[in-house]
Amino acid sequence: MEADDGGGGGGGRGRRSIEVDFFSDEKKNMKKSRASAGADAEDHKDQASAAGLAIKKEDLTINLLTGNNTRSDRSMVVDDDGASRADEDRNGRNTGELAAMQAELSRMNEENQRLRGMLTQVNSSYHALQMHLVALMQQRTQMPPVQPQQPPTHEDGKNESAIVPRQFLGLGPSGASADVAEEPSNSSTEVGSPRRSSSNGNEDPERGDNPDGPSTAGWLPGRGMSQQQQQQLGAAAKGHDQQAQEATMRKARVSVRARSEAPIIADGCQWRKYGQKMAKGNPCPRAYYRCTMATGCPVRKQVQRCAEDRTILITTYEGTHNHPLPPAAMAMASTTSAAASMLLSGSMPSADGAGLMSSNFLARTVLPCSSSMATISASAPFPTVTLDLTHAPPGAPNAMPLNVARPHAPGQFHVPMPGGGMAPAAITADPNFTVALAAAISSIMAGQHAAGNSNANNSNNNTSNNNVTTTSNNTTSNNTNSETQ
DNA sequence: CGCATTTGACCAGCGC
DNA sequence: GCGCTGGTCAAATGCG
Repeated sequence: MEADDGGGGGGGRGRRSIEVDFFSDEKKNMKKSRASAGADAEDHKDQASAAGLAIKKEDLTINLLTGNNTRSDRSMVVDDDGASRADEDRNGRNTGELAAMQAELSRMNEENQRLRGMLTQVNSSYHALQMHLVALMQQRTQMPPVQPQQPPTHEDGKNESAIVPRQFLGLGPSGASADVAEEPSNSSTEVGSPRRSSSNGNEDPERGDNPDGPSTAGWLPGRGMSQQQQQQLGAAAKGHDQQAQEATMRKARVSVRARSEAPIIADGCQWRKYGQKMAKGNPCPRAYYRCTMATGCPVRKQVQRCAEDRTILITTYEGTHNHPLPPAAMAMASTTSAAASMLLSGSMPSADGAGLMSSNFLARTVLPCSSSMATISASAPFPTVTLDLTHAPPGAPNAMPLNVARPHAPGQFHVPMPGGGMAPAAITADPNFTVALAAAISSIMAGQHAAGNSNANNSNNNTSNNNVTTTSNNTTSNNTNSETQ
């Protein structure tokens, strides 16, 4: 009985599983990391010089470690003050401490600059890709559709001959944009195949209405769209029911690998376990959870330990929240949704080699500063993005050479993160920092993503129309498969 | 007593 | 057509 969800919605009274909280002690860890980042920063002054790509912090939604700046500025004052008193014998010891503090502060300043540089790099990469995307779309509009199989059955087919409506798998709340874009009570608000069992259809009526709509503006896939653009999007969606259904057939997933001893990771949401199965090839059972933060929330997740390394917890998210999320949940939700949206948006078959770019872009944007990996699998039954948070750098306490132990699955495209080759600073090595930063940047990307799309072609569909391909190392037929799944 | 979890059964997709 | 597998359901169970 799905009525259980109603009871579970209130939730919280019953037992709670032990969770690894990615976020609760985030600040604490960041402080700690910041303090210990100095030694590392000294080894990478050359990298710090890359921070010369100065960006205006107001251009970004997040002000990364701006507190360090003020502290650094203050340290200069302390420096002068200390130097003026250096001749005074009475405080020789204090001078030494001041010097140490000064050195530490300067190192922190370098760290800060380097982080900002990384952020700048991500930002510039995004802009470069956006320009490329626009160029490709313009090029595509001048060319006949590459896929003759796609039936151009549009009455209002302006510029949409090759467009197959894609849907964002948003692990963030499905907000007004989704409601506008789709038929009411249409199950297609979720990216996914129609439930095999018709008994699951009771999710559909609940999925469309969102009484908390205005409050869901925290993160929306189409947040950057104007009302007019959303209306156009809605009209387009109505005109493409068939294709929308095809898109619904697809079910994108976002898998997060994290090192955890706890049964599940704390992503800020409330989950209720509804099943457990032994999966083939893995001695550890796979647990099935559904979100109970709101009645009828279609989001589900699967939790399973890695067969090769049981300290690694693999959490696979699927579906779209139909309710506002707490900040802690937003962090993970926006990260995974950004990954999923980019995966879905780039899953059009393409032979222009943009797939590599997309994958690289995904990797660079989702987890920009970490040594983690972003894996895109197109050969899996469902298109899947894997965010690997297990690859800690050598200096990190949890560092384990998992990457070596885990062979790459065929059909998966592994993208080394830009910071993977160098030893990142301690602060960037902190998984909490990684997740938080990824969430922040993903939020930025989500906003700009939507804005960019509207600029290019007024529609969410454009995201799908870009020639970016979440391709695997197999063939383009794999991409086609992922289309028709 | 109400809730969440457990667990066997059931169903559908897929490969042979 | 059959068996395997993944995913879900729902009654049973346990906990607070």
